[in-house]
Amino acid sequence: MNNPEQFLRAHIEKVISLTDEEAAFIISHFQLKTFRKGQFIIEVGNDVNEVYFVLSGLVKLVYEDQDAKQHIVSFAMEDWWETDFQAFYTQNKAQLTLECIEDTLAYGLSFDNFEKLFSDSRKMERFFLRKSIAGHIGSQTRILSFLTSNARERYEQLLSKNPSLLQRVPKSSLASYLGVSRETLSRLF
Amino acid sequence: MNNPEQFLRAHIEKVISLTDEEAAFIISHFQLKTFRKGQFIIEVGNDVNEVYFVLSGLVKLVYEDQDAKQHIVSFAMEDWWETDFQAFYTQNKAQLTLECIEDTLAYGLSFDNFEKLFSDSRKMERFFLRKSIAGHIGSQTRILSFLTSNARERYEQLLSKNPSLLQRVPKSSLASYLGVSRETLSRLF
DNA sequence: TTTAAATAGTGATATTTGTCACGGCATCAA
DNA sequence: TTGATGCCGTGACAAATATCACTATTTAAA
Repeated sequence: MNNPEQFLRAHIEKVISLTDEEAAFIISHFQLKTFRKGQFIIEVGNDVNEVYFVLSGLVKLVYEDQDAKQHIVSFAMEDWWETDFQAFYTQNKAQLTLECIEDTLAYGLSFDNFEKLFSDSRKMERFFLRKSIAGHIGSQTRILSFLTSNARERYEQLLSKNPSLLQRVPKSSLASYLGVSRETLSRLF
Repeated sequence: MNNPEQFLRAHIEKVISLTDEEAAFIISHFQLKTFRKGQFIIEVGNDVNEVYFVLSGLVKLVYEDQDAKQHIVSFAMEDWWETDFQAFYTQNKAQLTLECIEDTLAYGLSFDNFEKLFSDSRKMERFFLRKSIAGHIGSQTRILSFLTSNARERYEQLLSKNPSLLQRVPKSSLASYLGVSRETLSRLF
């Protein structure tokens, strides 16, 4: 990642335009962080003080059930926001794990700064509203894929939306994201 | 519904508090509408000019696939917001159907008034942000239920969250919401 | 009232998917 | 290099779910 500040600004300006001053003010609320492959950014039972904007790398958001079986709620790569939103917004303990699949560079935005940001910046409040709406629509699309499609179709949809995942993520993880066993996924093609 | 204005105001004030003037201003953007059981509020291919706040009754948001098979994206009853959000926010044609399961009374909020509302009211922008976040978290919970649970467990989760659905909705529709055939659902108990 | 449509249950069977077990590679660290 | 670990495929079988066909009952409309 050559220029994190420019990258974040460009990301925000896809939604709303900013003056240089506004951009600098906004970016001052973020903290640049690096994580190594395999590192846990969020762990179950801990506080979730930050939402992350991924600059480079790849992370997975995971739920572990009573049988210690892991289910991938989502992947997040460059240009994506991620955290345990339930825990972050309600300021409860994490029920999800956020783990790096690759070395990852991200901006962290603390809950306090998150609140400050949209108290102080009408534009950022608008920005987060749009992002949140987009997230909601995206989730609904994923729900529809469970309702309408079998494992093979869901796999094809995932790869056509996100071809790079095939190179970057083990197939067992793709299976976990799709809600299918790794053996079944392996036999689909 | 005895007093729609009071009902809507109380709903909003669960998130942010309002003065009488603010409440009146906000409510002036909404239009009261009645629909009959079986009536289509949104139809595929049409414009989606409004988001609806349900005061009484029950509606279902449906996707129809290539085989003319219907899949229920969500139900909305009293105190819920509903529309084809994808179409509404992006101002494209509807890909979903919104149909009344019961006679329904709802406030309609036009796209123009929606935009005006949160240009003019910081509080409503905050309100919609919170609602949108809650919707996103809710969708993620539903995705997790597909990842972690079989048909019987999903059915139990749905009923424990929403017991009244069992009385108000045919089981074939519950099956459609759960992503399971009506025959399988019928055999689960 | 009479009829048509919607809803619900169930048997028989096919299809999809999960589970367990095993082996082959590749990767990575001691 | 060697051994451990993760990743991937696959056979054999079990479990979950879908599909088709039929019936009974309820609901709603003519």
